[in-house]
Amino acid sequence: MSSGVKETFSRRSATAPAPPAPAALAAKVRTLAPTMTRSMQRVAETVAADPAGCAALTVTGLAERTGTSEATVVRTSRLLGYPGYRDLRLALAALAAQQATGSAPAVTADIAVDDSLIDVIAKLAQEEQQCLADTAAALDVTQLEAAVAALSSARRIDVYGIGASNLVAQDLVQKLLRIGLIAHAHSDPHLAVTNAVQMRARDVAIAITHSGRTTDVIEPLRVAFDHGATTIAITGRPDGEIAAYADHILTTSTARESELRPAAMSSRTSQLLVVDCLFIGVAQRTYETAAPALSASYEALAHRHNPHH
Amino acid sequence: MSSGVKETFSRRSATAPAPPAPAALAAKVRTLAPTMTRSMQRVAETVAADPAGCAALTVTGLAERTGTSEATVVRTSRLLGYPGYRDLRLALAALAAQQATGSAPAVTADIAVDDSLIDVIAKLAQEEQQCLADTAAALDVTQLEAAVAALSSARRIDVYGIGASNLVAQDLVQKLLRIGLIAHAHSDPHLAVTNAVQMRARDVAIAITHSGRTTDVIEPLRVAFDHGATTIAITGRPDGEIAAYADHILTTSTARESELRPAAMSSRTSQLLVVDCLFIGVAQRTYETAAPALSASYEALAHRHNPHH
DNA sequence: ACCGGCCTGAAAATACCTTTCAGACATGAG
DNA sequence: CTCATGTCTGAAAGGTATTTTCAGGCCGGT
Repeated sequence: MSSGVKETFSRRSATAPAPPAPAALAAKVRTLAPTMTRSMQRVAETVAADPAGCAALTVTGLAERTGTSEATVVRTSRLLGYPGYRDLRLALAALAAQQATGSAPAVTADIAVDDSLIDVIAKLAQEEQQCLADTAAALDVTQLEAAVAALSSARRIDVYGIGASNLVAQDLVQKLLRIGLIAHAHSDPHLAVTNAVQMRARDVAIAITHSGRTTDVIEPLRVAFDHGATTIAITGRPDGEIAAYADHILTTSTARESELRPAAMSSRTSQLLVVDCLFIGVAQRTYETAAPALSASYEALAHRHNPHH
Repeated sequence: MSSGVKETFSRRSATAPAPPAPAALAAKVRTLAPTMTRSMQRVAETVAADPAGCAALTVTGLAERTGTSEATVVRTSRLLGYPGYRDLRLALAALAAQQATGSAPAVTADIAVDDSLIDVIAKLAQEEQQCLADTAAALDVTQLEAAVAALSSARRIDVYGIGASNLVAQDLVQKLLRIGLIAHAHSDPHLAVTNAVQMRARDVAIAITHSGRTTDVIEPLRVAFDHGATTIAITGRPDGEIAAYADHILTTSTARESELRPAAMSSRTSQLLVVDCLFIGVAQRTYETAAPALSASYEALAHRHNPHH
């Protein structure tokens, strides 16, 4: 029978430096929801829906309220990145205070079919702002730092992205090219793999996929990984199978999705913020060469504009 | 002996009118300081001086830090109006969160070369959020409505964009294709013009340019305009020369630019919001056909994912 | 100096949180 | 359909953190 593993709960594994999220809790719940079991989801949702109320409850109280057991509450707390329920409760109190103050990420209504365009504009802007805030709060600085370091000294950079993520890949590549790095964006999976075979140490491969399960993107990353390149994954599912082949994982926030705005579509904002952070970080590190390159490309573009007016 | 009173501290007397103070803790400490004994004052002051730090401590920890005992810490908590230390600690966490939020909006400065990555993340997110808010506020609903109407009944849609704006163009096209419209993104100026010649009434041409002066984008729009197509410009300069050939103008916000983050880069966020609004608007108008198309494309993509858990 | 009251912290008692463990449930293979 | 396998779950045992008790010590008054 079972034996062995049990529930280890690695209290503070050196690999998980994840800082307990202060305010972006609702986002974290959404990101991790797929990983969770039914009863854990109940707990997570209850907590996200009413932080203030839950902060007043003890483990037993919350277990009763959610119709689960204390053990499940603790398990959920762990999954959300806290050492235990005690700390989740503290974070909950903090979140409640922020919400009350007005810096509140209070819930927004979905975009509906019969919304007026004015409402659509407001809701879209609101959602994207929220998405940015969540991403910024959840971004792991350690991972980002490592990724920036790898990029800064890279001999060559390949970026894999399909569909919407391909645009983000192109965006990153455009930026990196501007500061004199050698970067390529791949959308053709076959060519991507073909190129990945050439990768070796000091080269960097970046895969961008919201789901973390896009085979066409995972495959080239795996090949690059196997050939000794440094690999980076930008994904909304840090627990996805892509994690197995990524040296550094940058987690994007999973925005609320609605019928008119599927997740794949709204992940873009989050991915772009991560990409921008990467770029700025690299530009800082390589400022000596990046700054002249930036102004040079600016100069070059000026000639493509009509000087009239 | 002693007998009688002891430390009663009515655990939860129904008469207790003292609501646990949320934020005005420092004031309460000052008010009650004269009432307190020496060691209690030490505790109270420590707590008022560093709420965040104290929130992380257990009773024992705080007792040690103040050089007193657990009992004293609990007594102080009671005097401040809480049932016990546990609740004081929650309030402390809440207070810390409020303080952190209050001092947060001080990050309006430009991104500098020597900023830490943490600052970079915060500033970037902040800037983009601002950009979204600005764009939403400035967007002309009338123009947007007209643009949506034109797109909804378009026979064919061409989108022109160069450089960073080309990615936005591709993003729009991807979305429109998903709901069954016929759309193309052009980055090659010559091909764009060649195609523009084919445009006529009921066709829609969209040009995306931040500066409003990108000749390579203006030219195809002009040609489409001359051939009777409905033309839309998404630009940060509604007074630019592109305005002459645009039936409808959607204005994007011009974000603050800095050396590390040129305007061309930050305009993207704004453009994408406008594009999203266009898309949602069209999807609403053509909901009958758009909804099935959206789910169909979702289904189709599901097969490209690895089902492995 | 002696007495009485109050402050204080060590230690006991309790409440709360965490872990363990075995049964319940689902899932896929034979 | 049945069984094997693995996962999910809550009850109860096991630990910590918090609260309460209680006795010693400090201080001012006489």
